[in-house]
Amino acid sequence: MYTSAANVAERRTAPPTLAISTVIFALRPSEKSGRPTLWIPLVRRIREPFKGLWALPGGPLTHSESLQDAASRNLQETTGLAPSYLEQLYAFGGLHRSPSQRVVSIVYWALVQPTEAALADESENVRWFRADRLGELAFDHNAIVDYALWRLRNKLAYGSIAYHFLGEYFTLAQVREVYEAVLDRQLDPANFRRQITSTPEIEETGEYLQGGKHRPPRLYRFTGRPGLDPDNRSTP
Amino acid sequence: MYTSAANVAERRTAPPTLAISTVIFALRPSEKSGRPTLWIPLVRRIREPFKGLWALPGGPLTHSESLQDAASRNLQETTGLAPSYLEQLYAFGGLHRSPSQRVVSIVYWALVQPTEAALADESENVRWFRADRLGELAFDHNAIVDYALWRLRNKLAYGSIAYHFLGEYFTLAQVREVYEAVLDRQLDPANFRRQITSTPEIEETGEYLQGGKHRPPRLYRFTGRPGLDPDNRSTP
DNA sequence: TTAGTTAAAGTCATCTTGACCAAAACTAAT
DNA sequence: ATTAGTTTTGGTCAAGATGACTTTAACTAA
Repeated sequence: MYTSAANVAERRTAPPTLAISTVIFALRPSEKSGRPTLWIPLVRRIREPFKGLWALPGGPLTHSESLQDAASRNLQETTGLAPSYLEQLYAFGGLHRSPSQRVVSIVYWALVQPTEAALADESENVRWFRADRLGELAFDHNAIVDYALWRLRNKLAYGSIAYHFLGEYFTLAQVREVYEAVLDRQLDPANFRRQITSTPEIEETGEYLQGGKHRPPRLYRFTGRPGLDPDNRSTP
Repeated sequence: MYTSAANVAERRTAPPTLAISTVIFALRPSEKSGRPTLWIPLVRRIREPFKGLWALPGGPLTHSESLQDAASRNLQETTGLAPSYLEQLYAFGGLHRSPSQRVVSIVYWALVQPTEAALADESENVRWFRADRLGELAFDHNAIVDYALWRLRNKLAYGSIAYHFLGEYFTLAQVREVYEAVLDRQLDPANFRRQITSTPEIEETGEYLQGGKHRPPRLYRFTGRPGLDPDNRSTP
């Protein structure tokens, strides 16, 4: 990695740069099986360092926006979408994350519902990747994604977050598919149903999903906002 | 709150300031009951804003230290102690946390073992307070402490963190006292023992604590480092 | 009408949890 | 020395949660 003498001097004197990045998760059907899998949008670096490599969407923090707003803006700019869930992940501040200057990144992670908009916004420098097939990313972004994945799986297993991948109405099989995609293992349909229906945040509607090939499943609704952040002020 | 025109202009142009603060927890015997209670060291503001009020120890981030090192330094400078546990809490970046300038605080929380050193370092501008009797703090520090307390209780209930309040050898009653102090409720000694002894990280020694007034309790040892942070790289 | 598939409900053994009981081991008071 | 008091330690029991599994209901496609 090339580093000029000017850069070294700059590094000593300038204050650490503050940046916001966002790990964005969406489920979309795999090409092969049709089952949902985890995808992440990345942007291509168009300048040094790491020019040409893929990186997490991000940018500087402007003065008029909160940390969360900045993350939301990242999301909007790269995917055209609004987050259905957004939470702070971690502040990464290692000394050598960026070769030329000291930069502290406050990283958020988000869930979005995949729509046409997301696909439409793909371009030469913005592309969606399967979360388990990212390749080598710029900076320490591989480690960041790993940590975000760990948090996502944790929150899914313990919290009630799966519904933010889905629309307002959903079947229990769809919820199970979310769990299976994120946790990457099969779950017993009967036991899963028992667990989900026993949580008070899940409300059964009188509606059924018609048009399927088999017995029409009942539609459910999620009631209850999440977010235990100091920002998102609400429940544990 | 007084704000000069110069400050407003400054606020628009200058980059957000980055600061590190630390919420430090220790247990020490209550004056009355003698049972352990949660205490937090605070420093008095010696300049505006919030001059005279108590605040979390903190300061700017220097170029040669990682975020965690900066938090460690806070801890050392205010208490003279080294942390037995240290973890990132949250990055607070609300627009109006500080009246004069935009400041983003990356806050850590720590556990220390109370020794003579900690008391010795008390002074006019550094004092320990009971966590449940803090009064009004500077900035948004009351909210930060509340969140830190929430995390501490969570980690205690689910993770294996209690031992960092204690020395290398301890009795199960001592561990229970830690839980009772932090969670602020009584626990059944027999059931508590069953839970703790069933975790593989707890090792029973052949030693017993002598000199007590009653049946001498067996001494135990904690084996296994914690920390699931990207920083502390280790186990969940 | 039947075969195939998913939805939904239920059974059963195992494990965990909270409430409670009792013996063991020590000190302090009588 | 004996007894009372306290804590440690081991145990039981019922209620609830969990995982493996079976059965019936409801629909489509052949």
